[in-house]
Amino acid sequence: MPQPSAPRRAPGRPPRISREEVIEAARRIVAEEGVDRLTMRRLATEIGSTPMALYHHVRNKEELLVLLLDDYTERTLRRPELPAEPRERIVVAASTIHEALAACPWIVEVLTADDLMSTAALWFVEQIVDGLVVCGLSPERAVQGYRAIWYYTAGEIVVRTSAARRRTGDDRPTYREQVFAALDPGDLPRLAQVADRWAPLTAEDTYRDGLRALVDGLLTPR
Amino acid sequence: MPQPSAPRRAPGRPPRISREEVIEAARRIVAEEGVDRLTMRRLATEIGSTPMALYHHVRNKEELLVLLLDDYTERTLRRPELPAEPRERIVVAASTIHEALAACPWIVEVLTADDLMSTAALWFVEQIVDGLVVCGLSPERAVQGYRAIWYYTAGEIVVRTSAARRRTGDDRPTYREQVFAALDPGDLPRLAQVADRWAPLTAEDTYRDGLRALVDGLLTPR
DNA sequence: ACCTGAACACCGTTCAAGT
DNA sequence: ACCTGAACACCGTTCAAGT
Repeated sequence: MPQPSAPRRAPGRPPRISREEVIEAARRIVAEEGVDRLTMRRLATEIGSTPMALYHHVRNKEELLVLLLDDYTERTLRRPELPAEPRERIVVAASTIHEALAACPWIVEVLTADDLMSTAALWFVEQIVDGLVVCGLSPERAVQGYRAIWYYTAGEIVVRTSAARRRTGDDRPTYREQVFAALDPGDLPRLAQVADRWAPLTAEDTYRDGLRALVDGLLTPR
Repeated sequence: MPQPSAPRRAPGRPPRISREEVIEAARRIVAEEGVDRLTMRRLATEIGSTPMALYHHVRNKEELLVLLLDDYTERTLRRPELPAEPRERIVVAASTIHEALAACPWIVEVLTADDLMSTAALWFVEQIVDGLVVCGLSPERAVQGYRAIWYYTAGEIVVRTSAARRRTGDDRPTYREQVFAALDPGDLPRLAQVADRWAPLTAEDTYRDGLRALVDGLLTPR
């Protein structure tokens, strides 16, 4: 995270809380109670201060969430040994990002961005872009390839975590279940054919399979 | 949309507002003022009623949003002539869904689901699954292939529309710009190499290119 | 420079009562 | 059956003042 300003020790009231302390408290709240409970007011009481004090350390709530994601990736995304073979390197790099994000469902609130990739994640982006270039893509095509991978990855996370959120604490049939139960086999024969297997099929984790397909497709000359 | 109950005309006070009226008013607000302005209170005043009257016609705000998406797809997603060639049929079907959703950015609030596909969109899903089966995939693999396409599509929409939201009314450098400006070319050479072209590159619409790559990859025997 | 208190302008939803 | 009024339990953020 680029620091917004050097810590000029100058006249004025000495700070009682720091940006780090704010982020740490926010992390604690999110870990123990979920993102929904992370409010400026709740955060203020958590650190024994007032809502407005927070605004001296973060611009607003959105920035707080970005900082939180950055903090999270910084402490969980370790640079692993990657395979030398470039195609496999791409798959492992993307999967590592995916795994880290999948493990923190609150990410969805923040994730929806193309310029929100944290500093810690950039090394993985580098590996993906480089892998694509080594396989013969131009730098421009490689960036576009990375973006396709990012769309796929972000989409998987967003769709899966919000599906999970919807499942909890509700035994009414889902909207999809209602729709699938009323499916017209004459109009939609393929869907009718798999209707009863849809739930288990969509519950399977097929991220890597789809990722491999996408990477293969990106590397197939056309 | 499966109706929750038949319209039993029975004793009791005659209804003054209908579910359709509620949805119509909601559509109007979203179209003219954006999703952010769609609140139960605002909606109530729009139809000249009280917030609580709405809860007799929709379960809660989430259901309202789902109904709104269903309504939207119902009136915009027309079944087009699709190419006979299955691979091309898949691409056109997915692109049609993508185009419809891309044109209504408020979708992001609702979209984040795997079981939220509206009835009107199911025909397109059928075409995609069928296309994949015709190309030789098993029904199970075809469903998984469709899901990969849906992840990619949803991800593109979510990432792009929230990037757009962030751009509006703010001339400060974005977080990404700050990060890219401070990039270490020794550590991340590929990213440093394209750093100055990143913005225009990510602004390009490459949905179809990525989609074709994904479909090609899904259909490549492995 | 940093923090506080009070206020502004809102939310979604529940409850009890009315017609 | 459908609608209303009042209330509950909150939000993020601004402003003016204090230390």
